[in-house]
Amino acid sequence: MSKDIKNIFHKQGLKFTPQRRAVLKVLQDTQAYLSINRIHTKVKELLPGTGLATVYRSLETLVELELAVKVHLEDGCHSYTLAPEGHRHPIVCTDCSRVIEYTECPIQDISKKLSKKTGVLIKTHFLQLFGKCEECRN
Amino acid sequence: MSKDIKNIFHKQGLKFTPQRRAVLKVLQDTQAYLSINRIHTKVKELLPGTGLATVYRSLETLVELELAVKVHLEDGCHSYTLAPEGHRHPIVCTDCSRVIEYTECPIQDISKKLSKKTGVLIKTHFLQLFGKCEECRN
DNA sequence: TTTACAATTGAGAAAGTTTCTCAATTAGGG
DNA sequence: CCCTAATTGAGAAACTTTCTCAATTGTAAA
Repeated sequence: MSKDIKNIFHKQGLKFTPQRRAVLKVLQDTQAYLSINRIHTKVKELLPGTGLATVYRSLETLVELELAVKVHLEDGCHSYTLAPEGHRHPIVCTDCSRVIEYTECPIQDISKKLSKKTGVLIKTHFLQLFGKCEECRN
Repeated sequence: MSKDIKNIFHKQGLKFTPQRRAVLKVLQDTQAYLSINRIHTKVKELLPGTGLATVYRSLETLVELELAVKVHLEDGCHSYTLAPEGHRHPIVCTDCSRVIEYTECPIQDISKKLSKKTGVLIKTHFLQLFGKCEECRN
């Protein structure tokens, strides 16, 4: 399974470096949106000396490979999390910032209708749901 | 109608200053997402000398008053547009960046079901649709 | 209309985020 | 085990956003 991921890199002529591994591992170990700085801190625990620029570059690469997704939170800087399988949307807990679950996409059904109705050929969309998970409500 | 808006400010103990008027007018005159810098440029045409910090502060105020909405586009900096009436979501043209239309919210219907199913009490969501408008397709 | 005061502004400094540059290093195909 | 192109670290640079403070200005009340 790590081998599959390795191949995804190699097929694109990209190297599967320790730094990229570390960034990916951080995302895998935390099912939550993480800011660049938090990712950088955690990566340095696994691989001391890793530079911030490398974290930026690794995340960019992971998004290109569709292994991670970039999201926008209200608090300014961008955050990242593991890419879900298939077309789904994250439900994020506003307290602990974890991605509780990815839900089926309700937009695909209606986008064709909307295209007809509005004259806009709808191609993509961005959807995030926010709430409070069971743990955080107690 | 400008009087209504004036009252919205006054009810909150806020002043309806020329700078805030200018920012609002720029949003009204352009049915599109505008970056802070483009807003600043256009505001200075109406009111030379207006500072960038004031544009930031005015937009923050307009969002608080629900007269404008802040959105996140891929290209980094935040953008703003006029707030739609009621709970609706923007359909944005990826070519001309105009907000073509606001569509009915398809999430409200399903959020209760999702809350039950996932155990997360869903409170808010963020949805933007992207496509290519008729004009830009020709 | 005038006055008084709290809210707001402009300017620039400061803080924070992201990208760029380049010499040194390294992964991985051959 | 080499060779080479891809990648990295470090710091500079660019860019976005917030903060500070003295000066100004709306507006409620006189």
